[in-house]
Amino acid sequence: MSSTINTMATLLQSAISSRSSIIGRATHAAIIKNIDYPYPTFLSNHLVNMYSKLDLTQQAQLILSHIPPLNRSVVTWTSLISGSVQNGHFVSAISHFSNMLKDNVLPNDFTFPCVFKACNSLRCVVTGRQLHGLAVKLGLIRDVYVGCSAFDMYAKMGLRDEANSMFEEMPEKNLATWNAWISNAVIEGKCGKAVGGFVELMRMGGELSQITFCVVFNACADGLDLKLGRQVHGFVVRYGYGCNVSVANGIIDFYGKCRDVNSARLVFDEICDRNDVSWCSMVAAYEQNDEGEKACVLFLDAMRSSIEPKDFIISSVLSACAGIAGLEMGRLVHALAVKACVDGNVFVGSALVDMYAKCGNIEDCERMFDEMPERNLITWNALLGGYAHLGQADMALSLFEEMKSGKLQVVPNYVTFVSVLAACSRAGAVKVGMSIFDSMRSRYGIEPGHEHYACVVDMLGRAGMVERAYEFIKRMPSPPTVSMWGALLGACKVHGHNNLGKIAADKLFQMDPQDSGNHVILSNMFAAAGRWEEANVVRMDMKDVGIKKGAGCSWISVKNSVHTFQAKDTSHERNSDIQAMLAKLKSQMKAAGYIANTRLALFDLEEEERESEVWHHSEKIALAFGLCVIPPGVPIRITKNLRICLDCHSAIKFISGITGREIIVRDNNRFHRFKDFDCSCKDYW
DNA sequence: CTAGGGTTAG
Repeated sequence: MSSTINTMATLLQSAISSRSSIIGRATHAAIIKNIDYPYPTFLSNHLVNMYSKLDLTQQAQLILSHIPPLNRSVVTWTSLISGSVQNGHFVSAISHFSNMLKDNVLPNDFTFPCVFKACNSLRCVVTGRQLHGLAVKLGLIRDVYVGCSAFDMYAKMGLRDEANSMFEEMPEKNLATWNAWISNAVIEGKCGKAVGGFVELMRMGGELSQITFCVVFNACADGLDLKLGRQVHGFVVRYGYGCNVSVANGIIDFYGKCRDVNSARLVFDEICDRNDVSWCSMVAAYEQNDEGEKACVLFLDAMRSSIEPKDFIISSVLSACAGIAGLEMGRLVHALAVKACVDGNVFVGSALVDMYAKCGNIEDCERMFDEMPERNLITWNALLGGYAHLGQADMALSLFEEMKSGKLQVVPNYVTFVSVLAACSRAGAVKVGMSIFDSMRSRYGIEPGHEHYACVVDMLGRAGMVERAYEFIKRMPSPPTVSMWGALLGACKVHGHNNLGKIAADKLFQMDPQDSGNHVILSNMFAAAGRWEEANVVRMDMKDVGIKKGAGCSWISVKNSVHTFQAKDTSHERNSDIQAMLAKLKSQMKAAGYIANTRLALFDLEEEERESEVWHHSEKIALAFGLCVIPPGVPIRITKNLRICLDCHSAIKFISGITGREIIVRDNNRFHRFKDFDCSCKDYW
């Protein structure tokens, strides 16, 4: 009999380790059949533990309630509580704890770590302190496990003083204590302190664990310390943790964040037992390094490898789709999310809102937003960013007003201000924008970062206040970035401030010598002003340094294939249809009052040639093709690798009006949505 | 028979 009982206990344990509710229930059935009721208490405890760990709480509670009150022990209750915590039911865990006290059972050194963890997950400071008091009263706080979890709780709640005194007063520290200490130093943003703790730990010469390495790679990733991380990686290999999947996942994340995506991939390829976290980390690493296509390809590999499309990997790949404006892929992932029932997850939903916004699809973006069961600041920021991105400044600003009013239960953060300033910039709302910028520090205590400064430069520049923008750059507390000088150069080009443009361009040439775009802008700027000599000098410089201007091209996706066009392209198999469409459009457009805008076209051509030059830009050819093959009522989406030109911008307004079609062009800067002789961004700019 | 510290995302 006792051997049967032991066998059952072992089976229940293996049900937990294999997370198999089938084994668990089958064993329960076997117990009912083979063992006399009432069962020995320790077997009932095993049952409670099994059901609780496998997240079958109701059964666990049922078993517990059938144990005679005198036999219900702290072990029974702790089994129930620990399962609730491990499955993320923190409120239930606390209520089980209070039921335990009502049952006249006192917690032990196993119970406290569970409930401290529940408190810190719930950010329940008051309950946490009460529990701490109880642990002191019961004399359990000196236990190394209890002390460690109490320290961790205070640290994660941000109660630094309490955490520190907990740590100092601990009579005993073990590896877990140090792991918790390092991990909390990372959370505090003190990566140097975290790494110092690790070095100290190594010097003490004790054992390290996989968790130690996980937290240390976190520290290296957070501190962007590629050199140190590489050293620790070497140490990991020597220490024999190289094939531990959790450690490897941490290493992938670390290399990804430190922008060494190739090393991340090497580690990924070496893992023999990849799990969903490995795939997700690698997808995220590609995404964070602007390799959106590789991220998508890897995601599809993951799906083929039978990785479940869970919330984490779905939201990672969605941001990759957003980054490359891959609407088709984004829709496919959306469908997978619905099928896997994760589209209601707040991370996934926010990523979907963001993806649709960045793909220029504001209706789906808003619809997704409206349908979300739960929203948080990130969700609101995604929608706000969408409005800013698509030039709907009025919507962006009114949303921001709502956020400020507190009605939405969210407080604007760093990202919120980037979007709202971008929206002001596009709307030309300099006054509003500047007062929002000032309110960041004064009212919200957020120190403006380089993105905010860049928005202000852009805002002033667009509004024609280029001198003021230049003054603003000069007075900034931190060194100007490429995007600030780029915004200033762009503004100088449009507003004809050639000398200041030259200053901005020279800065850009120093910072980013291989970029052809800035040279082209400067050269065209001089050309537009009739300063041919200087324009030529810039072109010659480009040749000297060996910079090639990348070929401009536009592409359009029809059904499952992508059609790419260059300027003057006649190579497409439907070329005759395209040319006929272009000719028809041209005459209709002229009749409607279209005049070619050649101000910023290549300078060394006669006017007639310049007209012909702009007429054969790749985006117009792609659009003509789209008009031939995309049925009426379906928006035509075109992507261009460079900035759309001034003439194409006005030409497409005419074409949208004449054909009654909605046309969306994404260039390397932003979206332009054309409808009824109009564009979502009022100016070309 | 019950426990702590860790890896992925918007």
